[in-house]
Amino acid sequence: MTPQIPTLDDVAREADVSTATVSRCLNEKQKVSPKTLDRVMKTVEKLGYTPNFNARAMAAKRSFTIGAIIPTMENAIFARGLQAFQETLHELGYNLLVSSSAYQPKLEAEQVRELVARGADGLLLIGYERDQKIYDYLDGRNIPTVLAWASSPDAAHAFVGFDNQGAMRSLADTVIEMGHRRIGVISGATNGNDRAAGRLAGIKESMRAHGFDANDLNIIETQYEIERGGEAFEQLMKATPKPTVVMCGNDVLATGAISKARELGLDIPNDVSVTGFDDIELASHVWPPLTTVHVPHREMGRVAAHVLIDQIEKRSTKVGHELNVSIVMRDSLKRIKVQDP
Amino acid sequence: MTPQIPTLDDVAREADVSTATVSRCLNEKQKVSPKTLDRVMKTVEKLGYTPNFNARAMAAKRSFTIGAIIPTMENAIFARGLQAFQETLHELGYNLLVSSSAYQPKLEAEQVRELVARGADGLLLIGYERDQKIYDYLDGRNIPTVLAWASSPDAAHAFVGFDNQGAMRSLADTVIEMGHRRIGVISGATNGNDRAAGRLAGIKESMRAHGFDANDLNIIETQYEIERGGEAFEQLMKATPKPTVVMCGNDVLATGAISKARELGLDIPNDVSVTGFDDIELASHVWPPLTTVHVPHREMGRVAAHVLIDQIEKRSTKVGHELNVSIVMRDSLKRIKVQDP
DNA sequence: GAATCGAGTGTAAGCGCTTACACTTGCGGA
DNA sequence: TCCGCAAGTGTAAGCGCTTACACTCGATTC
Repeated sequence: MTPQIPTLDDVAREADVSTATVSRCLNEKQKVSPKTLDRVMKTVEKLGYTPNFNARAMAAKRSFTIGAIIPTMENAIFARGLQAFQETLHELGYNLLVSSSAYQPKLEAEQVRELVARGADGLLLIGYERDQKIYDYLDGRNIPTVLAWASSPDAAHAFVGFDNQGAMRSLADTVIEMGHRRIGVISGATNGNDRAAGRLAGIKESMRAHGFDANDLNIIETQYEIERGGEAFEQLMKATPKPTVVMCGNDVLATGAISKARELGLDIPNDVSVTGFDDIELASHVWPPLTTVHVPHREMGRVAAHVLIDQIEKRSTKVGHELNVSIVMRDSLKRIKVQDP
Repeated sequence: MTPQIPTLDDVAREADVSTATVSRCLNEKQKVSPKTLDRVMKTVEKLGYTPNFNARAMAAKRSFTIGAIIPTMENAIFARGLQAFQETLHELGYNLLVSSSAYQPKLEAEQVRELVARGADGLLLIGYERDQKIYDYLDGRNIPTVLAWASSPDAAHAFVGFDNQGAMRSLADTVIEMGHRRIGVISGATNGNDRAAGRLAGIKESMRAHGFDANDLNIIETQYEIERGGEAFEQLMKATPKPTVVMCGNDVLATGAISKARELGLDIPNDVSVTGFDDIELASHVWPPLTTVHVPHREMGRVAAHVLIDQIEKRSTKVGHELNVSIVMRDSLKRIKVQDP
């Protein structure tokens, strides 16, 4: 009943060579004579042999596996970048293990240990804000790590990302220059989320730079879900006077806002403007199309993979890559006549 | 320089017990005296010991890991169900490993082997249509597998899903009963995708049942992306006379269609109706809200986890769970006066 | 012709864990 | 008092692979 799964020993016996030779055929073909190689590979085929990954990782002390921990799989924010990350890793001969932390620092910490225990050769984490213990653990075990989706201010670790605060600041600059003074903000939860915090800080910074009081901002923090964005928007619209623009922490929230606006009978951008962040595929397909910050997700994933593997293979020094983002003007943001706040 | 990572032996030595006892403290606490347990756990803490996963899986011949292969992470279709699957597995003491096959059967086959080689105790696959060799491989190694997002007609494997064809047939029935005769279809690529094929077949079936010729359908197959949906929609609209309704293989395609309609100056549902499939979060937030088929994704994930773990732990017989889906009427589909095709 | 060499192969020692089995206690019952 | 037994612990044999090192042998070199 119990099926006998072929092992490397079985192959060796059947092909009449040593286990070392079989192992070489699988990993370092050039060290084996063509004749032997051929015979061994045929045997592998014949027996339907698949190397046991755990045994391999254990013996070689290398797993050719990279772990990634993202806050959520439930929306598209990370999907695209992660996909590119994966594809690039694959080209470089590595595999990807993904887990999601549901935006919970504690879960993330658990998963870091889990992935390391699984023998990950390196890790991709999102953002830089986390318990120092995690970094210590990683450093203690010498696990190369790259932080993405943000730029690490202290450069203690390699990162590939962009300046969330700066990007949002320039979007806010644009908004203000277009005449808006009463600005509503729907931010992602900033607690433990440096990206969300950075974006929010960018708006405040812009306010101050233009001589306004950042406290005048009407800010709601909520989760990154369409539904939540809608609720927050409705809340903001209860203020008197209404904001003339609602800046959202990402495109998902903005989508919720736009949807709710229609429900409330508000016209975007004539009654109120809306902005997003990320430029996910959806952003250009909602109505009206979303003015947002374009983030080069695929490039970020690709570069992150290279940075990480470089660290692993060449032990190159830790580097930071700051990617350029750009503002994409679409119809959801409109110039208005300046009016006092 | 090379940091010395603590092993179970280190803990044993430090706590002055045997490795067996440490192992028991970690896995079968009840077999150890409270005093010893306490001492060992303190030592574990002190050394910062984390068990090596590969070694454990190897020695125990169990990994408490489940593998899942989904066609894509790039859109929301699978995200929600997978999330629920993961959460449920976690409750049951298992971990999840995810890979994506990019809708390529060959990649999927590779990843099945990969996950099995990694020691997965069980697998979640999407749909039932795949090379028999994969099933043979799985059966040969006795790897419990559950198929989701579809119902397996031959019941050779456990499945948790729903009747794609039946669901789409009833949606088509509704569409026809609402007066539509000229039906355009934007289908996902049916090749190797039983869900897409089933949905398409459902529409055809409905046509025939109503006495129409299924060949009259104007069908475009394309990839599940917003952009592709838009292109297909534009293509369909070139026909004379235009279809009165466009039925889409899923909500993503439908979103693309709706977006493109606006671009073309067409009003939905007055100029043309649109339907989707899946009822992802977005479906109720596009404008107009999408008439679609509601699929209980979370429930599917949850049930799939239980079915799979039951198979693994109790060697229960293979079962099939067919979940109920329902049609959600929203504004994108409108009743019209019957007109000859 | 002997010394040298390198290509190809084999031997065997682990990698860090689990677990069957053997062993040591201390206890209650006969 | 002695035995049996259960609870707690230790011993050691693997799990399936990689790889340092040793070995063989035909081809070069001088």
